[in-house]
Amino acid sequence: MAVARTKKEPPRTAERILDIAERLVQVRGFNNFSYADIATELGITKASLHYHFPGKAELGQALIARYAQRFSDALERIDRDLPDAHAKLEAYANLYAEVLRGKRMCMCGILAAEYQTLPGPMRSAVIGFFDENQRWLADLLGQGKAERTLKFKGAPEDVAQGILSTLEGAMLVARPYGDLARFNAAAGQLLAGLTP
Amino acid sequence: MAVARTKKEPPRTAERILDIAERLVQVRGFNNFSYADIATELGITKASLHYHFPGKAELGQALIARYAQRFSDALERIDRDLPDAHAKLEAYANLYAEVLRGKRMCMCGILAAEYQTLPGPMRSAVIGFFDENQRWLADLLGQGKAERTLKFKGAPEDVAQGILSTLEGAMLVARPYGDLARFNAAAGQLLAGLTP
DNA sequence: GTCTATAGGCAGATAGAC
DNA sequence: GTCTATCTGCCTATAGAC
Repeated sequence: MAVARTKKEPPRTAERILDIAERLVQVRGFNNFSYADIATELGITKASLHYHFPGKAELGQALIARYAQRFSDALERIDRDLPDAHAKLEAYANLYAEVLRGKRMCMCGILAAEYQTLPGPMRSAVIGFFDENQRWLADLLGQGKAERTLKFKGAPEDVAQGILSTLEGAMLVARPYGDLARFNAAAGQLLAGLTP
Repeated sequence: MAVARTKKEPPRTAERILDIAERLVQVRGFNNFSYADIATELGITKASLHYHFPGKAELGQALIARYAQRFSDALERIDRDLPDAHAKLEAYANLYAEVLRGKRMCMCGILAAEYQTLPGPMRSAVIGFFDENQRWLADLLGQGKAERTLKFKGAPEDVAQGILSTLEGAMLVARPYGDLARFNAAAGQLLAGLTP
């Protein structure tokens, strides 16, 4: 059995590396930050980073895995806490707005732009993120149709894909303007089109 | 007056550099290709490239300028050749689909993802591209409402922004899947929502 | 776990010959 | 216009001491 270590300070270095790298990816892109950037900010040397993550590819995989897990948790909370599909969809759009408020792009959105330069495992993880979001949205649309809080034409899978695309695109375009209102206009329009 | 040089082969090197760099940007992003990549493909040395474009920043500006000009020309042709706003909007969406068919991202879309790492003049040019597109779309929406070939709620500027965001996002998400149908689903849904 | 030191490569860029 | 040669700097990554 595992040893309890409630009294020991857990070595959070790996987490702190991920925190810094996460922000750097979401602001600059995966190829546009270096181990040196992380090391400087964290106050350790580049060499030490390789102890925690052997190479940048492994760091990248860990970044997406953690990001996807957190996103997944957020979707679970939305499902648990909110009453109807319309409210859930609003909360979903708000997840994106919060990321943009931090002047960041969705991690997988920015990685999608760099897709052709990513190592294979990172590519799969990006696709996996989109797939899970689309699946969740498709289920949500089905629920919304049944309870009449959402209306749409066509297959839920296609509409789900349209929602994901629109929100990613709204972030992408709004961020250069540094204008959250620009995102909200696109998101609001999307919501309006799905409201009965 | 300018000397006619119909008999001379014009030195198209600068154009060929732009052609190669344009593809590299749209596939990999501005920070993920090098002068060496262009030089190898063109069969000249890196040093020669600096004769035509002193630095990568200048090359980048020239790339956006040419891209924006071509896009502008395409919009003019659409305005000239097509009868109504609905047909024009379809043609506009098709411009994006054609880019994606070439396995490329919209140049300014991919530059938007890298925005924080771009030199100032390139940033302004990206914004300018989005602004012009949005202006054109807003005019189109006004026309469509007047002639009853398009329907929408809210300000044309906001809807225009939503259209631009959706198409950029659809490209961004569809490209990793290498699936044009994925783009068409999102674009079709967008068009359907604007059709009376 | 973190350090120093360093390897080996590629980036953008320049000088000057032709 | 294009070349050779070279510079400087940054990148990821590794070896080995502490």
